[in-house]
Amino acid sequence: MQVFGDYGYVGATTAQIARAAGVSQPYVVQTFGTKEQLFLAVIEQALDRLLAAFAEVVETPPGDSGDTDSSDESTLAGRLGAAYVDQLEDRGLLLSLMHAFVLGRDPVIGRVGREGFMKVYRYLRDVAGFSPQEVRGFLAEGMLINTMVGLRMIDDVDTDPDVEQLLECSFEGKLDKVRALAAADVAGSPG
Amino acid sequence: MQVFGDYGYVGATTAQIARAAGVSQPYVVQTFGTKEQLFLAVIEQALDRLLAAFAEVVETPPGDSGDTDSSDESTLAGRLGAAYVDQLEDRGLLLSLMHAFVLGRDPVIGRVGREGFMKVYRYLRDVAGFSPQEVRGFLAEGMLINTMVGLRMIDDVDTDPDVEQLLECSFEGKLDKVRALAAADVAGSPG
DNA sequence: GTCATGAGTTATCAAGCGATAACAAATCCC
DNA sequence: GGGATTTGTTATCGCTTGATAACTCATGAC
Repeated sequence: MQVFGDYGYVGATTAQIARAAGVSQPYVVQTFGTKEQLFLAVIEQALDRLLAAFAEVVETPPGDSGDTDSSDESTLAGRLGAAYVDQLEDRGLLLSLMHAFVLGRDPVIGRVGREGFMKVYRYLRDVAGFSPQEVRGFLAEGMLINTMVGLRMIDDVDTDPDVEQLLECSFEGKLDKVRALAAADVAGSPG
Repeated sequence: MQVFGDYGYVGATTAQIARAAGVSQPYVVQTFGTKEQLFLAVIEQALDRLLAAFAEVVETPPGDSGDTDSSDESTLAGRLGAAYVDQLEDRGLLLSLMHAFVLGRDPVIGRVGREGFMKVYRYLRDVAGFSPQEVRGFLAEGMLINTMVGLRMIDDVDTDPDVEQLLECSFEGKLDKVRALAAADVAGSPG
Protein backbone atom coordinates (compact mmCIF):
# COMPACT_ATOMS: atom_id res chain seq x y z
CA MET A 1 0.00 0.00 0.00
CA GLN A 2 2.85 2.36 0.81
CA VAL A 3 4.64 1.76 -2.46
CA PHE A 4 1.52 2.01 -4.59
CA GLY A 5 0.62 5.20 -2.77
CA ASP A 6 3.99 6.72 -3.45
CA TYR A 7 4.47 5.75 -7.08
CA GLY A 8 1.03 4.84 -8.39
CA TYR A 9 -0.14 1.61 -9.97
CA VAL A 10 2.04 1.78 -13.07
CA GLY A 11 4.98 3.53 -11.43
CA ALA A 12 5.33 1.12 -8.55
CA THR A 13 7.40 -1.93 -9.43
CA THR A 14 7.00 -5.38 -7.94
CA ALA A 15 10.69 -5.18 -7.02
CA GLN A 16 10.06 -2.07 -4.91
CA ILE A 17 7.11 -3.73 -3.24
CA ALA A 18 9.17 -6.83 -2.55
CA ARG A 19 11.96 -4.77 -1.02
CA ALA A 20 9.48 -2.94 1.19
CA ALA A 21 8.00 -6.26 2.28
CA GLY A 22 11.39 -7.89 2.83
CA VAL A 23 10.85 -10.69 0.34
CA SER A 24 12.05 -11.48 -3.15
CA GLN A 25 10.41 -10.00 -6.22
CA PRO A 26 9.18 -13.26 -7.74
CA TYR A 27 7.51 -14.16 -4.46
CA VAL A 28 5.34 -11.06 -4.65
CA VAL A 29 4.18 -11.96 -8.14
CA GLN A 30 3.78 -15.62 -7.25
CA THR A 31 1.71 -14.85 -4.17
CA PHE A 32 -0.79 -12.54 -5.84
CA GLY A 33 -0.68 -13.99 -9.34
CA THR A 34 -0.11 -10.68 -11.06
CA LYS A 35 0.68 -7.08 -10.28
CA GLU A 36 -2.84 -6.07 -11.16
CA GLN A 37 -4.38 -8.54 -8.74
CA LEU A 38 -2.04 -7.30 -6.03
CA PHE A 39 -3.17 -3.74 -6.66
CA LEU A 40 -6.80 -4.79 -6.53
CA ALA A 41 -6.14 -6.51 -3.20
CA VAL A 42 -4.60 -3.29 -1.91
CA ILE A 43 -7.59 -1.25 -3.08
CA GLU A 44 -10.02 -3.67 -1.50
CA GLN A 45 -8.23 -3.60 1.82
CA ALA A 46 -7.90 0.18 1.77
CA LEU A 47 -11.63 0.52 1.20
CA ASP A 48 -12.45 -1.98 3.92
CA ARG A 49 -10.34 -0.11 6.45
CA LEU A 50 -11.84 3.23 5.49
CA LEU A 51 -15.40 2.01 5.82
CA ALA A 52 -14.53 0.26 9.07
CA ALA A 53 -13.27 3.58 10.45
CA PHE A 54 -16.51 5.23 9.37
CA ALA A 55 -18.51 2.44 10.96
CA GLU A 56 -16.71 2.94 14.24
CA VAL A 57 -17.64 6.61 14.21
CA VAL A 58 -21.26 5.91 13.39
CA GLU A 59 -21.58 3.24 16.05
CA THR A 60 -19.81 5.21 18.76
CA PRO A 61 -21.81 7.88 20.58
CA PRO A 62 -20.21 11.32 20.34
CA GLY A 63 -18.36 13.11 23.10
CA ASP A 64 -16.08 10.38 24.40
CA SER A 65 -13.28 10.55 21.84
CA GLY A 66 -9.85 11.29 23.22
CA ASP A 67 -8.98 14.41 21.28
CA THR A 68 -11.10 17.51 21.48
CA ASP A 69 -9.90 19.12 18.29
CA SER A 70 -11.51 22.00 16.48
CA SER A 71 -13.57 21.70 13.25
CA ASP A 72 -16.64 20.75 15.22
CA GLU A 73 -16.04 17.27 16.43
CA SER A 74 -19.61 17.40 17.67
CA THR A 75 -21.39 16.86 14.37
CA LEU A 76 -21.39 13.50 12.68
CA ALA A 77 -19.82 15.02 9.56
CA GLY A 78 -17.02 16.51 11.65
CA ARG A 79 -16.32 13.20 13.35
CA LEU A 80 -16.36 11.30 10.07
CA GLY A 81 -14.04 13.90 8.59
CA ALA A 82 -11.65 13.45 11.49
CA ALA A 83 -11.77 9.69 10.98
CA TYR A 84 -10.95 10.25 7.32
CA VAL A 85 -7.88 12.32 8.16
CA ASP A 86 -6.88 9.67 10.66
CA GLN A 87 -6.52 7.24 7.78
CA LEU A 88 -3.33 9.09 6.87
CA GLU A 89 -1.72 6.98 9.59
CA ASP A 90 -2.20 4.00 7.30
CA ARG A 91 0.51 5.12 4.95
CA GLY A 92 -0.53 4.94 1.32
CA LEU A 93 -4.14 4.02 2.04
CA LEU A 94 -5.84 7.15 0.73
CA LEU A 95 -3.23 7.65 -1.97
CA SER A 96 -3.57 4.14 -3.34
CA LEU A 97 -7.28 4.74 -3.63
CA MET A 98 -6.63 8.06 -5.32
CA HIS A 99 -4.32 6.43 -7.85
CA ALA A 100 -7.04 3.94 -8.66
CA PHE A 101 -9.56 6.77 -9.02
CA VAL A 102 -7.60 8.48 -11.79
CA LEU A 103 -7.21 5.26 -13.78
CA GLY A 104 -10.86 4.88 -14.65
CA ARG A 105 -9.96 4.17 -18.28
CA ASP A 106 -8.48 0.84 -17.27
CA PRO A 107 -11.18 -1.78 -17.84
CA VAL A 108 -10.66 -3.65 -14.57
CA ILE A 109 -9.22 -0.99 -12.27
CA GLY A 110 -11.82 1.47 -13.50
CA ARG A 111 -14.70 -0.80 -12.64
CA VAL A 112 -13.33 -1.59 -9.19
CA GLY A 113 -12.60 2.07 -8.57
CA ARG A 114 -16.11 3.18 -9.49
CA GLU A 115 -17.66 0.44 -7.37
CA GLY A 116 -15.47 1.39 -4.43
CA PHE A 117 -16.21 5.08 -4.73
CA MET A 118 -19.93 4.46 -4.93
CA LYS A 119 -19.70 2.12 -1.96
CA VAL A 120 -18.44 5.05 0.09
CA TYR A 121 -21.15 7.26 -1.40
CA ARG A 122 -23.89 4.85 -0.43
CA TYR A 123 -22.45 4.35 3.03
CA LEU A 124 -22.46 8.06 3.78
CA ARG A 125 -25.95 8.46 2.39
CA ASP A 126 -27.65 5.35 3.77
CA VAL A 127 -25.79 4.63 7.00
CA ALA A 128 -24.54 8.06 8.01
CA GLY A 129 -27.80 9.56 6.82
CA PHE A 130 -26.34 12.35 4.69
CA SER A 131 -28.30 13.97 1.94
CA PRO A 132 -26.83 13.61 -1.57
CA GLN A 133 -25.59 17.19 -1.37
CA GLU A 134 -24.01 16.55 2.02
CA VAL A 135 -22.30 13.43 0.69
CA ARG A 136 -21.03 15.38 -2.28
CA GLY A 137 -19.57 18.08 -0.03
CA PHE A 138 -17.96 15.49 2.21
CA LEU A 139 -16.43 13.62 -0.70
CA ALA A 140 -15.21 16.87 -2.21
CA GLU A 141 -13.28 17.72 0.94
CA GLY A 142 -11.90 14.20 0.95
CA MET A 143 -10.67 14.48 -2.61
CA LEU A 144 -9.03 17.82 -1.80
CA ILE A 145 -7.24 16.18 1.12
CA ASN A 146 -6.12 13.32 -1.09
CA THR A 147 -4.82 15.77 -3.65
CA MET A 148 -2.87 17.85 -1.15
CA VAL A 149 -1.41 14.72 0.37
CA GLY A 150 -0.50 13.38 -3.06
CA LEU A 151 1.16 16.68 -3.86
CA ARG A 152 3.07 16.40 -0.59
CA MET A 153 2.02 19.95 0.07
CA ILE A 154 3.20 19.51 3.64
CA ASP A 155 6.77 19.69 2.36
CA ASP A 156 6.32 23.39 1.59
CA VAL A 157 4.34 24.35 4.67
CA ASP A 158 7.35 25.93 6.35
CA THR A 159 8.71 27.80 3.33
CA ASP A 160 5.51 29.09 1.70
CA PRO A 161 3.08 31.05 3.89
CA ASP A 162 0.30 30.50 1.36
CA VAL A 163 0.72 26.76 1.70
CA GLU A 164 0.54 27.17 5.44
CA GLN A 165 -2.65 29.18 5.07
CA LEU A 166 -4.24 26.55 2.85
CA LEU A 167 -3.25 23.63 5.03
CA GLU A 168 -4.19 25.48 8.19
CA CYS A 169 -7.73 26.14 7.00
CA SER A 170 -7.97 22.58 5.65
CA PHE A 171 -6.70 20.54 8.56
CA GLU A 172 -7.10 23.07 11.38
CA GLY A 173 -6.35 21.34 14.65
CA LYS A 174 -5.10 18.23 12.92
CA LEU A 175 -2.30 20.01 11.05
CA ASP A 176 0.32 19.24 13.66
CA LYS A 177 -0.56 15.58 13.53
CA VAL A 178 -0.33 15.58 9.74
CA ARG A 179 3.07 17.23 10.02
CA ALA A 180 4.27 14.53 12.37
CA LEU A 181 3.01 11.79 10.04
CA ALA A 182 4.82 13.33 7.08
CA ALA A 183 8.03 13.57 9.09
CA ALA A 184 7.72 9.93 10.06
CA ASP A 185 7.10 9.12 6.41
CA VAL A 186 10.39 10.42 5.07
CA ALA A 187 12.22 8.86 8.00
CA GLY A 188 10.79 5.42 7.31
CA SER A 189 11.13 5.45 3.54
CA PRO A 190 13.92 3.11 2.40
CA GLY A 191 14.59 5.22 -0.66
CA MET B 1 -2.57 15.99 -23.09
CA GLN B 2 -5.20 13.45 -24.05
CA VAL B 3 -2.85 10.50 -23.69
CA PHE B 4 -1.36 11.66 -20.40
CA GLY B 5 -4.86 12.27 -19.12
CA ASP B 6 -5.98 8.78 -20.03
CA TYR B 7 -2.99 6.76 -18.85
CA GLY B 8 -1.08 9.00 -16.44
CA TYR B 9 2.50 10.14 -16.58
CA VAL B 10 4.11 6.73 -16.17
CA GLY B 11 1.42 4.78 -17.97
CA ALA B 12 1.40 6.88 -21.10
CA THR B 13 4.08 5.85 -23.58
CA THR B 14 5.82 8.13 -26.02
CA ALA B 15 4.69 5.73 -28.74
CA GLN B 16 1.05 6.31 -27.83
CA ILE B 17 1.58 10.04 -27.79
CA ALA B 18 3.31 9.88 -31.16
CA ARG B 19 0.47 7.87 -32.64
CA ALA B 20 -2.09 10.35 -31.32
CA ALA B 21 -0.06 13.21 -32.78
CA GLY B 22 0.47 11.46 -36.10
CA VAL B 23 4.26 11.49 -35.91
CA SER B 24 6.95 8.95 -35.15
CA GLN B 25 7.93 8.01 -31.63
CA PRO B 26 11.52 9.24 -31.76
CA TYR B 27 10.31 12.61 -33.01
CA VAL B 28 8.29 13.11 -29.86
CA VAL B 29 11.30 12.41 -27.68
CA GLN B 30 13.59 14.44 -29.90
CA THR B 31 11.29 17.45 -29.90
CA PHE B 32 10.84 17.66 -26.15
CA GLY B 33 14.15 16.18 -25.05
CA THR B 34 12.65 13.67 -22.69
CA LYS B 35 9.29 12.26 -21.68
CA GLU B 36 9.46 14.14 -18.41
CA GLN B 37 9.99 17.48 -20.13
CA LEU B 38 7.07 16.75 -22.43
CA PHE B 39 4.86 16.08 -19.44
CA LEU B 40 6.00 19.30 -17.80
CA ALA B 41 5.13 21.18 -20.99
CA VAL B 42 1.68 19.61 -20.92
CA ILE B 43 1.18 20.59 -17.29
CA GLU B 44 2.31 24.13 -17.94
CA GLN B 45 -0.03 24.53 -20.88
CA ALA B 46 -2.95 22.99 -19.01
CA LEU B 47 -2.43 25.42 -16.17
CA ASP B 48 -2.14 28.37 -18.52
CA ARG B 49 -5.40 27.50 -20.24
CA LEU B 50 -7.21 27.00 -16.95
CA LEU B 51 -6.07 30.33 -15.55
CA ALA B 52 -6.87 32.03 -18.84
CA ALA B 53 -10.42 30.69 -18.59
CA PHE B 54 -10.66 32.02 -15.06
CA ALA B 55 -9.30 35.38 -16.20
CA GLU B 56 -11.94 35.60 -18.89
CA VAL B 57 -14.65 35.07 -16.29
CA VAL B 58 -13.18 37.63 -13.93
CA GLU B 59 -12.76 40.23 -16.65
CA THR B 60 -16.18 39.66 -18.18
CA PRO B 61 -19.14 41.32 -16.49
CA PRO B 62 -21.81 38.80 -15.48
CA GLY B 63 -25.11 38.28 -17.22
CA ASP B 64 -24.05 38.19 -20.86
CA SER B 65 -22.84 34.60 -21.11
CA GLY B 66 -24.65 32.45 -23.66
CA ASP B 67 -25.90 29.67 -21.43
CA THR B 68 -28.22 30.36 -18.52
CA ASP B 69 -27.60 27.15 -16.62
CA SER B 70 -28.50 26.44 -13.07
CA SER B 71 -26.04 26.37 -10.11
CA ASP B 72 -26.26 30.13 -9.78
CA GLU B 73 -24.40 31.48 -12.71
CA SER B 74 -24.89 34.86 -11.08
CA THR B 75 -22.20 34.59 -8.42
CA LEU B 76 -18.55 34.80 -9.32
CA ALA B 77 -17.93 31.39 -7.77
CA GLY B 78 -20.69 29.88 -9.86
CA ARG B 79 -19.32 31.38 -13.05
CA LEU B 80 -15.79 30.25 -12.24
CA GLY B 81 -17.11 26.79 -11.47
CA ALA B 82 -18.84 26.69 -14.83
CA ALA B 83 -15.62 27.77 -16.50
CA TYR B 84 -13.85 24.96 -14.70
CA VAL B 85 -16.30 22.36 -15.96
CA ASP B 86 -15.96 23.84 -19.43
CA GLN B 87 -12.31 22.80 -19.37
CA LEU B 88 -13.51 19.24 -19.89
CA GLU B 89 -13.78 20.19 -23.55
CA ASP B 90 -9.99 20.30 -23.57
CA ARG B 91 -9.67 16.55 -23.36
CA GLY B 92 -7.12 15.46 -20.80
CA LEU B 93 -6.48 18.94 -19.43
CA LEU B 94 -7.88 18.49 -15.95
CA LEU B 95 -6.85 14.84 -15.81
CA SER B 96 -3.24 15.54 -16.74
CA LEU B 97 -3.11 18.04 -13.92
CA MET B 98 -4.67 15.49 -11.59
CA HIS B 99 -2.08 12.90 -12.53
CA ALA B 100 0.64 15.38 -11.72
CA PHE B 101 -1.02 16.16 -8.41
CA VAL B 102 -0.81 12.58 -7.18
CA LEU B 103 2.88 12.27 -8.06
CA GLY B 104 4.11 14.73 -5.46
CA ARG B 105 6.85 12.31 -4.43
CA ASP B 106 8.62 12.82 -7.72
CA PRO B 107 11.29 15.47 -7.13
CA VAL B 108 10.61 17.49 -10.27
CA ILE B 109 6.95 16.74 -11.02
CA GLY B 110 6.13 17.23 -7.36
CA ARG B 111 7.64 20.69 -7.25
CA VAL B 112 5.94 21.78 -10.47
CA GLY B 113 2.65 20.31 -9.28
CA ARG B 114 2.76 22.14 -5.97
CA GLU B 115 3.70 25.40 -7.65
CA GLY B 116 0.87 25.02 -10.15
CA PHE B 117 -1.69 24.17 -7.52
CA MET B 118 -0.67 27.13 -5.39
CA LYS B 119 -0.78 29.36 -8.46
CA VAL B 120 -4.47 28.53 -8.79
CA TYR B 121 -4.95 29.05 -5.08
CA ARG B 122 -3.38 32.49 -5.19
CA TYR B 123 -5.34 33.44 -8.27
CA LEU B 124 -8.65 32.61 -6.68
CA ARG B 125 -7.71 34.40 -3.50
CA ASP B 126 -5.99 37.49 -4.87
CA VAL B 127 -7.68 38.06 -8.23
CA ALA B 128 -11.09 36.52 -7.71
CA GLY B 129 -11.13 37.87 -4.18
CA PHE B 130 -12.08 34.65 -2.41
CA SER B 131 -11.40 34.11 1.25
CA PRO B 132 -9.07 31.19 2.05
CA GLN B 133 -12.08 29.15 3.12
CA GLU B 134 -13.90 30.00 -0.10
CA VAL B 135 -10.86 29.01 -2.14
CA ARG B 136 -10.62 25.75 -0.26
CA GLY B 137 -14.27 24.96 -0.94
CA PHE B 138 -13.88 25.80 -4.61
CA LEU B 139 -10.78 23.67 -4.97
CA ALA B 140 -12.46 20.81 -3.13
CA GLU B 141 -15.31 20.76 -5.63
CA GLY B 142 -12.77 20.89 -8.42
CA MET B 143 -10.87 17.91 -7.07
CA LEU B 144 -14.12 15.97 -6.74
CA ILE B 145 -14.90 16.73 -10.37
CA ASN B 146 -11.43 15.64 -11.41
CA THR B 147 -11.84 12.40 -9.47
CA MET B 148 -15.21 11.59 -10.95
CA VAL B 149 -13.94 12.33 -14.43
CA GLY B 150 -10.85 10.22 -13.81
CA LEU B 151 -13.07 7.38 -12.64
CA ARG B 152 -15.12 7.80 -15.82
CA MET B 153 -18.16 7.78 -13.58
CA ILE B 154 -20.19 8.95 -16.54
CA ASP B 155 -19.92 5.44 -17.98
CA ASP B 156 -22.21 4.13 -15.24
CA VAL B 157 -24.70 7.00 -15.18
CA ASP B 158 -27.30 5.08 -17.15
CA THR B 159 -26.97 1.77 -15.32
CA ASP B 160 -26.59 2.90 -11.70
CA PRO B 161 -29.21 5.29 -10.31
CA ASP B 162 -26.89 6.26 -7.46
CA VAL B 163 -24.28 7.37 -9.95
CA GLU B 164 -26.93 9.40 -11.69
CA GLN B 165 -27.88 10.99 -8.38
CA LEU B 166 -24.28 11.88 -7.59
CA LEU B 167 -23.53 13.29 -11.00
CA GLU B 168 -26.84 15.12 -11.15
CA CYS B 169 -26.20 16.97 -7.92
CA SER B 170 -22.60 17.61 -8.95
CA PHE B 171 -22.99 18.92 -12.47
CA GLU B 172 -26.68 19.90 -12.38
CA GLY B 173 -27.49 21.67 -15.62
CA LYS B 174 -24.16 20.82 -17.14
CA LEU B 175 -24.63 17.06 -16.88
CA ASP B 176 -25.98 16.70 -20.40
CA LYS B 177 -22.99 18.55 -21.77
CA VAL B 178 -20.63 16.29 -19.80
CA ARG B 179 -22.45 13.29 -21.22
CA ALA B 180 -21.97 14.54 -24.74
CA LEU B 181 -18.29 15.17 -24.15
CA ALA B 182 -17.79 11.64 -22.80
CA ALA B 183 -19.59 10.19 -25.80
CA ALA B 184 -17.36 12.18 -28.13
CA ASP B 185 -14.38 10.92 -26.14
CA VAL B 186 -14.88 7.23 -26.76
CA ALA B 187 -15.74 7.93 -30.37
CA GLY B 188 -12.51 9.80 -30.94
CA SER B 189 -10.18 7.48 -29.06
CA PRO B 190 -7.94 5.56 -31.47
CA GLY B 191 -7.69 2.60 -29.10
C1' DG C 1 13.06 -41.50 9.26
C1' DT C 2 10.92 -40.05 5.31
C1' DC C 3 7.65 -38.08 2.58
C1' DA C 4 4.56 -34.38 1.38
C1' DT C 5 3.63 -29.63 1.66
C1' DG C 6 4.06 -24.82 2.06
C1' DA C 7 7.20 -20.96 1.90
C1' DG C 8 10.61 -18.85 -0.23
C1' DT C 9 14.76 -18.44 -3.19
C1' DT C 10 17.99 -17.77 -7.50
C1' DA C 11 18.37 -17.60 -12.30
C1' DT C 12 16.46 -16.18 -16.36
C1' DC C 13 13.37 -14.76 -20.04
C1' DA C 14 10.52 -12.08 -23.39
C1' DA C 15 8.51 -7.79 -24.13
C1' DG C 16 8.10 -3.03 -23.90
C1' DC C 17 10.18 1.18 -22.96
C1' DG C 18 12.71 5.72 -23.62
C1' DA C 19 16.42 7.22 -25.96
C1' DT C 20 20.13 7.63 -29.62
C1' DA C 21 22.19 7.62 -34.19
C1' DA C 22 22.14 8.01 -38.83
C1' DC C 23 19.73 9.28 -42.60
C1' DA C 24 16.04 11.62 -45.93
C1' DA C 25 13.51 15.27 -47.74
C1' DA C 26 11.44 19.64 -47.84
C1' DT C 27 12.26 24.58 -47.30
C1' DC C 28 14.73 28.77 -47.08
C1' DC C 29 18.30 32.07 -48.18
C1' DC C 30 21.09 34.62 -51.32
C1' DG D 1 20.47 26.65 -58.15
C1' DG D 2 23.09 25.00 -54.43
C1' DG D 3 24.43 24.92 -49.57
C1' DA D 4 22.33 25.25 -44.90
C1' DT D 5 18.63 24.59 -41.82
C1' DT D 6 14.43 22.66 -40.34
C1' DT D 7 11.46 18.76 -40.09
C1' DG D 8 10.91 14.55 -39.91
C1' DT D 9 12.03 9.30 -40.65
C1' DT D 10 13.88 4.26 -39.98
C1' DA D 11 16.71 1.26 -37.50
C1' DT D 12 18.35 -0.04 -33.30
C1' DC D 13 20.13 -0.16 -28.62
C1' DG D 14 20.27 -0.86 -23.53
C1' DC D 15 17.64 -1.11 -19.70
C1' DT D 16 13.79 -2.18 -16.92
C1' DT D 17 9.88 -4.86 -15.90
C1' DG D 18 6.56 -8.53 -14.83
C1' DA D 19 6.53 -13.13 -15.12
C1' DT D 20 8.14 -18.13 -15.25
C1' DA D 21 10.82 -22.21 -14.09
C1' DA D 22 13.43 -24.83 -11.32
C1' DC D 23 15.33 -25.40 -7.04
C1' DT D 24 16.03 -25.19 -1.62
C1' DC D 25 14.63 -25.83 2.80
C1' DA D 26 12.06 -25.91 6.88
C1' DT D 27 8.16 -28.22 9.18
C1' DG D 28 5.02 -31.66 10.54
C1' DA D 29 2.31 -36.23 9.90
C1' DC D 30 2.47 -40.81 10.59
